[in-house]
Amino acid sequence: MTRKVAYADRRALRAERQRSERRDAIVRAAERVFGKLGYHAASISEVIDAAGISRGTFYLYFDGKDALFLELIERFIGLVTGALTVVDPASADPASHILENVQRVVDVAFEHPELTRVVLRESRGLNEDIDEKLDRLYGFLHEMVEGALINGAKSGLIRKVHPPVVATALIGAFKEVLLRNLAPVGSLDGRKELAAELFEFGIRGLLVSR
Amino acid sequence: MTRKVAYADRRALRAERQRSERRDAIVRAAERVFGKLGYHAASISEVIDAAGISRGTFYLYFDGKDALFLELIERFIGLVTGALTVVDPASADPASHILENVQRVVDVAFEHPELTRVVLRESRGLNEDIDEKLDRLYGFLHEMVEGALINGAKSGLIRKVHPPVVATALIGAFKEVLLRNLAPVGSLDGRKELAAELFEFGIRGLLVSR
Amino acid sequence: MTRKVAYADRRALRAERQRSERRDAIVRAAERVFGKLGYHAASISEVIDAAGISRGTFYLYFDGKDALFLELIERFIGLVTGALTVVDPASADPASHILENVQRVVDVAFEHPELTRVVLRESRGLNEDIDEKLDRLYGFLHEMVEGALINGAKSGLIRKVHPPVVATALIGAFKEVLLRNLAPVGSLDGRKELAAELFEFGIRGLLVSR
Amino acid sequence: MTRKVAYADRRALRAERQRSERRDAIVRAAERVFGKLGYHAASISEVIDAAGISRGTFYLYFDGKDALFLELIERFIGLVTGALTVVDPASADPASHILENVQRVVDVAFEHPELTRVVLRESRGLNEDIDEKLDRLYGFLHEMVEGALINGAKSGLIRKVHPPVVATALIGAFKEVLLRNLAPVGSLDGRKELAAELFEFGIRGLLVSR
DNA sequence: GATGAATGAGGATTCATTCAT
DNA sequence: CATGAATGAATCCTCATTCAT
Repeated sequence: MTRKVAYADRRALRAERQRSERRDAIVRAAERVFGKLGYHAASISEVIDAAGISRGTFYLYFDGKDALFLELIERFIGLVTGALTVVDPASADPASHILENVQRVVDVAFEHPELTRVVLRESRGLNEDIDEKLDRLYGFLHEMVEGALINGAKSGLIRKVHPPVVATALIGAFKEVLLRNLAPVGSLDGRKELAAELFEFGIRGLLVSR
Repeated sequence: MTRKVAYADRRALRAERQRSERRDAIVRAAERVFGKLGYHAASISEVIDAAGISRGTFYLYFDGKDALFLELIERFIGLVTGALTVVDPASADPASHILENVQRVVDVAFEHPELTRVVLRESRGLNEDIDEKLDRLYGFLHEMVEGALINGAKSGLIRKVHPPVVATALIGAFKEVLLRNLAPVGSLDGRKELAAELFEFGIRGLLVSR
Repeated sequence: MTRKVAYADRRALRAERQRSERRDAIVRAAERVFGKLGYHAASISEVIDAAGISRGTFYLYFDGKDALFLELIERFIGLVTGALTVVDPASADPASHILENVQRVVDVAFEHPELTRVVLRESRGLNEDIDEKLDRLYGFLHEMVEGALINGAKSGLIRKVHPPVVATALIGAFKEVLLRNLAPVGSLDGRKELAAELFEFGIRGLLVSR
Repeated sequence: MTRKVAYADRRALRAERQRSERRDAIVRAAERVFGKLGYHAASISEVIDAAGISRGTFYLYFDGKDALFLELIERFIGLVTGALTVVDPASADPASHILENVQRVVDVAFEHPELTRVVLRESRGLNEDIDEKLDRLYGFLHEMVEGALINGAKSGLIRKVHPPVVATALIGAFKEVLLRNLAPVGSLDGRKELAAELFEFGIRGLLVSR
């Protein structure tokens, strides 16, 4: 009896692994397809062709196109939030902490260029669930950046700015730079340089400090 | 005979005027519809309903949905490029010149919020013609900003940066701030303050100048 | 101007007529297709093939399969209720009045055999709207028959029965006889005889009157 | 050796019993599911869930959805035909014999309401085999009722009618009354009264005997 | 025997575009 | 010129059935 159970368990385990592998394969295929064509131009047919599965199999793993895209969004959000650590303003060197955050986000974007592209480009207004998730992500990012701005101002490192606008500006700068440098068009492809440049831009701005 | 010709001319003239008025009405309707629903969710049906014309008439004025959208893009591009004047680095006060440019672009966005939204949001990857036009716009903007960065560096006003990346960052910052402030969500709605904040952000950056 | 309006009017009129003719053609095609295959086995493809129209045209006239079927049901209900006149119990000869009703319903069934078949067979439980319409029809029929039973009992012509059950029985008898005799399978096809037999069955029952 | 064979036999026997039990469980589940949702709305998924078996197992016991439904039909036919005994016209009291038959059929319907509903409602036109079985059932019922009508006419108890039509009418009356009274909607639920009413309706008809 | 993941034919519906009037 | 009915390619999704484990 014990033997039988163990056997069944092992089988179930393998099935579970296979299942999650397949799910992953679909998501990776979707990443490629959506990344290349965008949400609208991409059809389920293309996803299943890329994943090498049948029509029905797709619906075994996802409730539909929107659900699949939501999963992509969630993965991206997970990657980005996982890359960020909240900066302690009282720490010895908050700036280098920020640089590390920047570097890790840049790394995420370079490692998942299609995913990054599709999420940054056309993820708004497709579906309530998706919008909500993104609202939460941007809310989180805004809070983080605004917090840093406010703390920096308090400690006299940063000049007084309108935090919501400047946070928006910084986030937009980030998005655009990443988007444009995923498929290098006469621009930086060294991640380090890119991260450094972004950091410098955000922190120091453009004027020569006198 | 002369009389007749004159008469025909006047008629042709009126027809021409009518034609261009109608075309305009369609574009304005499209601006509203696309702005509210986005390119994909908006159907030709909605555009023609909003314009108060028939289905067939629409195709008398435009080659199709994409051609209509291209026209929108072109109008936006015209507005933006029309708002910008090239900054002469040798001028007495290049900075205030830049601020004026910023202000005028902000004005354009505030005067055409739907148009701005739809162009900034989901205009990429729909159609080759559209992409090309946008590429040209962004090329122009990049050149302009990069030029200013380089000139600023030459004259010692601006620190040495990687111009393409920083130009991209600035453009992205602009896009995001405008997008987010078209429908004010707890943010600035005074155009002047917004332009000033953007200008300060771009030029001075965040660090307190010492 | 008057001329133009008249012209436009005539055109609109003809368009209207064409429109309603086409709608009718679709309904008639649906009658045949649903009648032969039943609701489930029939696909929109078959209906549009039978109607000689394109896929899109169908959706120009009907919201979908259910809406088309609802129209069929409504037509049938209209025919049946149109065939029935309420019997005045105080009239000189209520029985012959009833016979006339029976005859007219039989006529309806013979003139629309496919429609009758599909409605009587498998119209329940497909859709709320449809169920509601049918509930109303059956409610009407029940009231009518029960009323006749009660009046007949009052005037001493009919023995005392449980009206709801007997009304149900009579309606069921009708349905089955019609259903079976639409495509004559060794049975009556003369409408008059059928109506007479049904009437006799319902009124006199089976026992020899003594 | 003998021992071993006996052992194997016992094992085979038990397997056989298990097999038939499982088959039965599936049929009972199907009865519930089809009864509640109808043939079309019910999916195999729902049946296997209700039966607590796996997808593949189902196809080990039945050739498919139609075959399962055929089994249901056959069970119903078995119940109905098992409830009926041929009435000997020469017997002392043929009428009470008929009443007993009616009562037993009513009992069957009340004991298997879902099965009765699904068979009476939507069993036609799904499949040739099914139609054939039902044709045979109805043929049997018709013969029986027609025989009774003819015999009754011979013995002078029943007036001369067109037997096929009246038999159809009686069967239809039965079906409708049962269908409507399985889920009592302001109607009889006492089986005895229902059977009595049906019997009276069928035998005596409606006129007051004079 | 039992399982359940995989299959793919089939169905309903949408919408940009055309063209006869 | 204007109209709007007609078109049909394209898309998403379901579910009965199969088959490797």
